[in-house]
Amino acid sequence: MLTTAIIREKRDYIIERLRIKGFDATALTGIILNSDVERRNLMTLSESLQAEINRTSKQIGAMMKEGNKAEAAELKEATRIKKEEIKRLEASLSEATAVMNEALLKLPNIPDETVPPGKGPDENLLVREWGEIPSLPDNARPHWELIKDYGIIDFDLGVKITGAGFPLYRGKGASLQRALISFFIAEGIKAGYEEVIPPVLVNEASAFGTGQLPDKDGMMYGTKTDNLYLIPTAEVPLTNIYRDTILNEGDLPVKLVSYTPCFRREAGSWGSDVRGLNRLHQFDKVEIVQITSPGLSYQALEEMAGHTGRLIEKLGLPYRVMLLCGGDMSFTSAKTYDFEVYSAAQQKWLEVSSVSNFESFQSNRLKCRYRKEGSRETSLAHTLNGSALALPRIVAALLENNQRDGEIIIPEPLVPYTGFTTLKPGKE
RNA sequence: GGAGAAAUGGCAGAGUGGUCGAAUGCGGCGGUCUUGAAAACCGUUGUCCGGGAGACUGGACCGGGGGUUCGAAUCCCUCUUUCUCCGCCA
Repeated sequence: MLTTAIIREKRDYIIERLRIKGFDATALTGIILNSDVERRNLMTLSESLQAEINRTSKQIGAMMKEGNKAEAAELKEATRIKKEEIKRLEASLSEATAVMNEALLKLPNIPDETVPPGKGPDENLLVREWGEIPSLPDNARPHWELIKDYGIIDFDLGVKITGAGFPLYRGKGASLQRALISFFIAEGIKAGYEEVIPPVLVNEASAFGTGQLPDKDGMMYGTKTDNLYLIPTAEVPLTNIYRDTILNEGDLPVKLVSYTPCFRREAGSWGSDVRGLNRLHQFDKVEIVQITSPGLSYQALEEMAGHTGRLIEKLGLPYRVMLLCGGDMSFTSAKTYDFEVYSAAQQKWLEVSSVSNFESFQSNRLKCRYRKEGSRETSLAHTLNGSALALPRIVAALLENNQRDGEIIIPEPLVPYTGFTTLKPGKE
């Protein structure tokens, strides 16, 4: 959510920049500015009435002490009338506030200067490519066949127990999963992130704070009786740690790393995109989050992108980094890098991480502020997050790219965590 | 799940209808003293919103929401959370 202050100051700039997200902000910003003026007028009126009432109340108190009841009664009547007036003013005020907030919630974040224009994925900018696309043997197979042959991930059992999109990992498949999580967490800790295990169910206030509510409740699983939501990403509980919080500048940057399962309802199935591990309702992800001062957030974005890239490199998977164009960015993001690994058998680039700077868009909602060193003033902090990494597509690429004749090679950095160096077909 | 108690500033903890944004202590910050530090002493120390170039000024906030009253931290209703006891339980 943008602040009204910035809309007041830079309306034209906002309208111009939001064009590259394909969004016309003229009407919304107009509504916001109008109701903002209206609000402040109403506030001034009702507060000055309240000030009069407060003064009068003290007078009445003094009169009662002196036993001057007749005069007190007169003042009481005057107060009664003012109170009615205040009630009317406040009704208009809350209406104006509702109009303003509704408009504010519909306004997306402003893309950073470096974000290219564009409508969709085709216009994203390739910023880096790493690794060689492996040439696989003729009998190479996509991961959804490999997992069956190797007996490591069972979709049918997931269907039996829960439903489609909830795979069951077993044997070395389960160990591999756990090894990846441990590896990613350990690397995060090495890079200075604090490990957190948060709740995976969150309340409405948290879902609102990071922007899943009110609009995107369709993406989350909810527990009707308790009004809780299963998290679609660790970003939700992690960033909400700092909801309604004032940090000291010296405590910044806050750097967190966290493994959680993630739950997404998503829409339906889109053909071959959803095969195997490509798109799931429940998946594992290690997430990194940073909270920084505004001056340092883009430096932090690059640092996080660097961290994510190094993880993929250590696993030896070819990948590319895309700078998302305006039209492909999320509502809340100011700048996003997507990381895609190449899954050699299905011959597809798979998104395994999305690293974003939200600037103060989330922190304004969350009321996450910080106090500058030696100052009493508070300002909104900047929030960032990224996956480091989402597991299923990493596993897909790893299985496909590393298949050899009759075995799949585990990348070396992972071996200390798996305890084995290869996967073999059949039940082990 | 049942019964009872409680929720006040960074923390501890007073305050049961008026001058209370709130005593006091601790902590924090600034100063005096000191070669330096400690101790002692003095001062200062919440957040949000509005108005103002600013000095400053108005309003709101004592777990959340609502109510009574001229006036609420204080009374009433409701929700949430915490603690104690009982039950159940990895």
